[in-house]
Amino acid sequence: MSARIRRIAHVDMDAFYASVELLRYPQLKGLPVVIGGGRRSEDDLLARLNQTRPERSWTTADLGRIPLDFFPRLAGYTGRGVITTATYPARQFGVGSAMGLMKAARLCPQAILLPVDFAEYRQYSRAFKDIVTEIAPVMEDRGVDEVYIDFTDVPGGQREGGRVLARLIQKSIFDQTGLTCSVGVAPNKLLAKMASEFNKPKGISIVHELDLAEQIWPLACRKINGIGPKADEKLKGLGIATIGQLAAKDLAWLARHFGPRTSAWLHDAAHGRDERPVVTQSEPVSMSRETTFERDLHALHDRAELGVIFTRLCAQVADDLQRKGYVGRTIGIKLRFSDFKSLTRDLTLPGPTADAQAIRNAAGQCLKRAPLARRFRLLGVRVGGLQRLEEAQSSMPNQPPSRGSTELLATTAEAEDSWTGQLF
DNA sequence: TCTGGGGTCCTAGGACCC
DNA sequence: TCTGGGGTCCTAGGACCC
Repeated sequence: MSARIRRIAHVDMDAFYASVELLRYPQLKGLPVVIGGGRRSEDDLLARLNQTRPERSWTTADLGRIPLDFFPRLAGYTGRGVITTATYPARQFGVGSAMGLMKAARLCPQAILLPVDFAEYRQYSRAFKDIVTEIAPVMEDRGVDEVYIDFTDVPGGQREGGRVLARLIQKSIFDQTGLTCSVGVAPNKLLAKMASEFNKPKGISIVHELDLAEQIWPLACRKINGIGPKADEKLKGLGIATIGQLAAKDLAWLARHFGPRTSAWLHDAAHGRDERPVVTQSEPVSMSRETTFERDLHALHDRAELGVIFTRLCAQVADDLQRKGYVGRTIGIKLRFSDFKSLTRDLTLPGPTADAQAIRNAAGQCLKRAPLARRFRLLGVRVGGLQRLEEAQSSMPNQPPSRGSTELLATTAEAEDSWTGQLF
């Protein structure tokens, strides 16, 4: 019997949001489609149809028959939205995730623009994760469209380096949801994540320890999960473009340019070393709500509008906390200015809360400490230092129950005064 | 014709305590 | 009477990820 080798898989759904949309709008298959921006819903499409084509009554069962010319196009888009997902045909035009929609409209004006529908994506997300855990129970949730799986102890998980199990998972997800994914299998999460990108879409890539020099070292450093634009620029400045070049540097040299921790991590990553376990359970650290305004707002000039937004954000965070059963002690705000620089202020309370009014009071205190002379484009409210409600109750009994958004929104008028009150 | 929203983790300085 | 060292908490900012 051979020793078990650690085999970790990374599953990455292909163009997830867009693929889910194509399930209900199959007529868009093969066309450039981007998801993002505004808040239109499919009901608007149906309403327009019922208005202009009253010869029949259009319902949600007819989504797949909505004529192409009824779909909004990117051309002429104005607003601050960004692309969340683009279909592969749209990517041919150079548009992709996180790109501003107005820029995308220049590159591909004929692309169809669909609004995001998180409720729908979450359902499919749950569905594909359920399928995974039925086959391989040790799964780490990495967001709506990605998971890590530990294949090591799954029957058959070692066959062909994990390819057999990867194929089974891919096929099961496709058969049961109609969605495709790419899978990378490797000795650890770091390499599995890179491998899942090798053959997108519908790819399976197997990486073994001995493949490092051939498959990993030629890649750009930016392909390492954790090296972002800043670190990449710094590495390039030091003459390091590929992972192989990074691996050629010794630890002492790296330590002179990066901190002790970062250099150790960079060194390990370049040599394909990563011992992080697949974590199946985790508790949230913070919850927040934020919003970007349609135009930059000024604390004085637009105070009524800001007061309403501020109150709404506090109410939403409070609702999120209560719905999920958490309370938190650290209340914070975030502002983003016109130049995209941002600022945070926070305040830790004596005890945890999920109460909308308490959050608003604390966030208001934070606001008093922020400079408000410049216009800003975003306002956010955050609650950190989270605890499960039951645990907080058992350690601190006699807490008043949390009030939700209804009570707070009823006091919107005072809320506006209170925003104004911060300023003078 | 700039750049969403929801997160995590790390660093660093100061307060405060022993 | 001139000044150690460690630990923890709080705050602010920033990099990075999905």
